[in-house]
Amino acid sequence: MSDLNQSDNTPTNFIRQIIDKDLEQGKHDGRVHTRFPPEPNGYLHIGHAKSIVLNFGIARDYQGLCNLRFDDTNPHKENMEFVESIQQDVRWLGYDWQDRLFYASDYFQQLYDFAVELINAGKAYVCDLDGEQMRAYRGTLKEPGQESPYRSRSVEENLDLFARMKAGDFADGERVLRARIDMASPNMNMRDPTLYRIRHGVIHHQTGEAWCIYPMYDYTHPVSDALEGITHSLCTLEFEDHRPLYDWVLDNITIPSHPQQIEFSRLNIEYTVLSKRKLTQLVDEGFVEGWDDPRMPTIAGMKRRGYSAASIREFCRRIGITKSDGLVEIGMLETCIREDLDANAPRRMAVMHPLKLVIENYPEDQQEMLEAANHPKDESMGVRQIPFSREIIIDQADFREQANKKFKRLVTGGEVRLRNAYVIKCEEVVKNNQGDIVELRCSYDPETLGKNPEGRKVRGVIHWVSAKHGVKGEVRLYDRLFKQANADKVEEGGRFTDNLNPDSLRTLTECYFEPALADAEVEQAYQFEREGYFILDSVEAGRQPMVFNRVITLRDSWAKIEKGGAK
RNA sequence: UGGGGAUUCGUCUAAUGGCAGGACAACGGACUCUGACUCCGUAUGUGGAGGUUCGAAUCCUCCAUCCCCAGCCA
Repeated sequence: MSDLNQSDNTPTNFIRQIIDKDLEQGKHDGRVHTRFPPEPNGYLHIGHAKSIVLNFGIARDYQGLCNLRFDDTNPHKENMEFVESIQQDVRWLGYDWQDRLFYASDYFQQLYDFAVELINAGKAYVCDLDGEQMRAYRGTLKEPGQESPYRSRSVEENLDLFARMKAGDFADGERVLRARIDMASPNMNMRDPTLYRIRHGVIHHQTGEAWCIYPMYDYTHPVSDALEGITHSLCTLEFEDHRPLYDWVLDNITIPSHPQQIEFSRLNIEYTVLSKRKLTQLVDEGFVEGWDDPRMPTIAGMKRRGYSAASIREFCRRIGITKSDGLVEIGMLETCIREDLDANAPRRMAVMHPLKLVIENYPEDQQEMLEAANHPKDESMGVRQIPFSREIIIDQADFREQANKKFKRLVTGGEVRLRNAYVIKCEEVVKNNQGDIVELRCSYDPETLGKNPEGRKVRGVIHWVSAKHGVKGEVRLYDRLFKQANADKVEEGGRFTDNLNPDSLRTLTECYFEPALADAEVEQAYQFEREGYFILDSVEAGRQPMVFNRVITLRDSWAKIEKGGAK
């Protein structure tokens, strides 16, 4: 795997340019301090990876710091499984927050005290409107809202009411604390937004039952950033409208720091969804096997699928950071993992659609060990021994009774090279009563080991496994999770799950692996030559038969030729 | 005229008044004991209309299209 610094030769972007300018002007005492602030209500996905690479990458490149902070203000949806998986995934991606692991809940007392300060300044009030009334008073996008009848309560009453909210005197939904800003603002976020709500009976994963009032994101986030001395608070575009509120909060409390919020566009990738809400649905409604299902765009899923951290980082580097919405081609991601695995995956042979092949002129009781390079371009990866014998298994796709000369594999009466072994010739095709090909009878040329035959050219090379020595096992072939490139686009009245690809997983149970694969290591991807990159499924590891996940196919120009018709 | 944002090859992204460049994808070829890898080559773009300027993707005006906002979610 490539080193973190090596793979992150990051091109500039508008955020780095802003930071450059800030540094030039001496803002923030010349410090750069970012944070990655996930809510622990789901697993991290590759969209988060974009943010992680951005935030931690900037911290590293500017000799700054990046905090990991859980935005845990909604205990209803959050839990420790998510807290733990997020830390694992960030670490696996290659980033280290050192001793700076924080929780917004660490600041609950300070948040409360600042709220009291706002109340004292007449900038916040307790409101008794229920949810429905609040909505009615809020107005619409085009019409201003109306002021709450509770908006002009005295400071004393607000102080008392807020204290009683905290003390548990009121039921859920009975009262909220709101900022007093402007009910006529064209920005809905400024129409007296809720600062605190009451939540009884939930056990917060960090604070337990200590609190029954919980602060809202728009209030918590700027305060948390400021308390941590964050200089640049990077978030996605949908929060652009919230920036005036972010700034309002910091401008109206006594806090000696004012981070700058900068927004960038979130990641969209073809044939998948990247919203935690939708991913949660896929898991909860059983469309996938879990958050780490290898078809999921989660970090855990991609890791189990066989994506390397370096390839994900490289992808994030290549897509860049801007403010324009886009839909990144899945090919971009696939190229990143192929490049990594091509350089780093040892080669092996495996057959997935077995076809028996008997070499008639190879003695029945004979077998030999053939040496094969583990990597065609990297001698340091060494060699391995592969047993060869009279009966071998090849792939059904590598034989045709007859074909035009574009087909470079085995045909009746034709020759082909067995990868790392001899040249063979197909003498006879054996079929069953249904006319299915069940066996090939061939001859081999003993003079062709390690050298080309004389006087003729053998164009094709196919892979194989010795029937007697091969290890039988399972391979799981993954395809795109959704049929539509834009998986979020749904027909009127439809659901995004209507776009699910029914063939996103195909399981092949009659596969033959060369013996060296019996020692396959967990988290080590291999290239099954001429097929693709595969990795032991981490969940099934240690069980028999062995189960390999296909990370990604090899680029397949033959498929293109065939699809385009014979030319 | 609710408010906010966006628009450059098919896709992602540079250029910050001075030669529209890169990556991915595509196409053609070379090489090959992986139809892989690698190498060489080709084509493709500033949403539209005006204006300012010696010179505009960039500045101005108007237009079009797309995205976000009416949670006691983040």
